[in-house]
Amino acid sequence: MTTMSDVARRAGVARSTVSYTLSGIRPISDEVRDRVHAAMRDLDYSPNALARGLASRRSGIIAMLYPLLERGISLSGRDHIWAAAEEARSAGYNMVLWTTAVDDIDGLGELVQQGLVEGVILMEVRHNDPRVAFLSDAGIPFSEIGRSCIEGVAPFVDTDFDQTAFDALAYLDELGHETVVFVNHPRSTIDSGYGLAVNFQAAMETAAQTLGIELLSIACDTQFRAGYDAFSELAAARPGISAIVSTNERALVGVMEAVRRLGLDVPRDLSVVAMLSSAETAESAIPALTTVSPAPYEMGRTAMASLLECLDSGVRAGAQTLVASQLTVRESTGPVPSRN
Amino acid sequence: MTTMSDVARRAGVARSTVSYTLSGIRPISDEVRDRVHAAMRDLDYSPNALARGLASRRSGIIAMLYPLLERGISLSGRDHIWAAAEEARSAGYNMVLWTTAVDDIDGLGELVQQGLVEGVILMEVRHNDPRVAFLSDAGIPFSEIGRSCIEGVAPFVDTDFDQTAFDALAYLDELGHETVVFVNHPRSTIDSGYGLAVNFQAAMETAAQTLGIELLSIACDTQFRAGYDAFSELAAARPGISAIVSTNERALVGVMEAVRRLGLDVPRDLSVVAMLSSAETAESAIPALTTVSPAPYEMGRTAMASLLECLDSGVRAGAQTLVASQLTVRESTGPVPSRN
DNA sequence: CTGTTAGCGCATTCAT
DNA sequence: ATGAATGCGCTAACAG
Repeated sequence: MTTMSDVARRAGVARSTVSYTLSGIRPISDEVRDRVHAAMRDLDYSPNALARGLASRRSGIIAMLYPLLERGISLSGRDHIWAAAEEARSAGYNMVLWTTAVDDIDGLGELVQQGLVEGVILMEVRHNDPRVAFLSDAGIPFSEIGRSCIEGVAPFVDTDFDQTAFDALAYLDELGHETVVFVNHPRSTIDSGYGLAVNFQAAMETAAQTLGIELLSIACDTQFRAGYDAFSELAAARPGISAIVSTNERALVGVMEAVRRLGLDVPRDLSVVAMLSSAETAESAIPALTTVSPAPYEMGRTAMASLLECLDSGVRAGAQTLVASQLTVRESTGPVPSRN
Repeated sequence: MTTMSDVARRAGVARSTVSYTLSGIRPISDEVRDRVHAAMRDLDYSPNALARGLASRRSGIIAMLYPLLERGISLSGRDHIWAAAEEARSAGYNMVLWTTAVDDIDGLGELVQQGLVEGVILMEVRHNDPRVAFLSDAGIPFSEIGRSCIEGVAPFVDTDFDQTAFDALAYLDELGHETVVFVNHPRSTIDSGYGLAVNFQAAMETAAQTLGIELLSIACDTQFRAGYDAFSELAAARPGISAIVSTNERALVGVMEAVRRLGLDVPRDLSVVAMLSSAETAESAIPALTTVSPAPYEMGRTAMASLLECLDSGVRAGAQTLVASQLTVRESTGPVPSRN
């Protein structure tokens, strides 16, 4: 391992000069800078992160806390991660992923007390999220993707659920649909305070009321069969349903299978709007799904940017950003069928 | 931030005594130990990881390199991560997830030169994986989940593809099936050297030959529609196909839809064996899928254990473990239909 | 513009 | 069984 002293010796300068060449926080003559760079290259020098962190009290590491829930890391989760990691890197930080559970506060405590991470990004934020209270108390800079009930202690970025729900329902309203079925995540997920399940439910209800649409909400396990069963049941109880909105992708596949088994056709008899971010998934379905899609990449980027700003400024609270979803009309929606 | 000196002062002992009570590598009297522990508790002390790492030259951090590929992090990926992280933690290490791309060797270099990580676990190992050569040259301890063509430089753990393929085909053979369609990942994935795609293809061919089964392999994009189209085409060209094996879950859903559209029934007319690890997925399909399932948890645990052993012993090479898959018969397989 | 020096918080080698 | 002293590799005053 080659150290800064080695570089200094070879370049014929003081250690601090090498340090300052690296950080650039004080002027260095071109000649010296070149000599130092040459020495670093010759010796294949690369600074020791631990030593740098210890001396500067800044580790350069941001942790993204991504609890591995039962649904695994979804496609949109991948985009969040990527975007945040890229944003971090372009600012000279490294991002690591920590998979401690939401309620493993001891684990979080250990992690954070060790002084390894400068800041934290929270994924899968729940309405009543113990991590938010803990980090806030501990004074660790953090930002949230999603939103907890404790506001003002940190920046967050979340999907604009109101806009999303309104756009989806307004579109169906234009097509003449008067009753819409909303397929949500299961009761247990809603109760645990999962943002998408809770906030989108509320947003759908508000939007339906505004538009004068009748909303039938069903909570459904994230499984093919659960969707299949739920829709079969509902269709028997309420024949003539003409539109579905769903955030529950796996259940939706089952719903659509049930629709087929009933001899119905999408979009002729039934319109489907899915809330999901992967265009690939939407387009590989038959028929291709009309979607309202959140913008995970934008969200990840923004969450990291807000956090880095907190680190720079020393201010804890920060930007509260809502990111709009986009409606993309594909083949799964059409005008309400005429009643004969 | 409270330091070791604070603890020492409060306990009325030397700094080194606190250090030794923490590490336990030299005898401490009960009385002093208690005093030190009390002081630590009172001051809510927790050791600084950067300082400890700098002084001991051991960061206690293992990095799992998990490039985010287009298929995202799958359900089995989640198990690998969980298992490895747990194993690490129980040995006093922390595991972080790094999402640098497979061919981002510069990024890996930076990461590793910084002295932040003591060891590395490679996921998504490709047959010709640049990371293997790099880490091997750099002398960084690592282990692989999957297998590259460079052997003997590090421990690895991989699915026993030969056993897996043989079990699947032998079961179909018993049921009387003489021709089996194998739905693999797309050509591009195979060409990139993705282990599952490459090795399982070879294993299937060998097993088919051994058993005297005719194998029809098709490479298929990981999309519903790709599977749908591929099977529709194949069924037209080769009517009377009675069995399918697939590693490509998303394509398989399309395949089964195509089967239905052709008026065929699973398992009456067609048997389906899926290679996937999630029992949940298998059971939520209609009909529930017969599977050969690899053991991702076991693999993740073993990979981490092997790595930690390398760290302890200082030896680079290590255990080469093949983990068996398990055949679980559900509702998607049955005897070959009689030809009239 | 550059050099000198004092820590950052801890592990570890000598002493005793 | 305990204490004192040195240094891990680097940053950031402080001097010039």
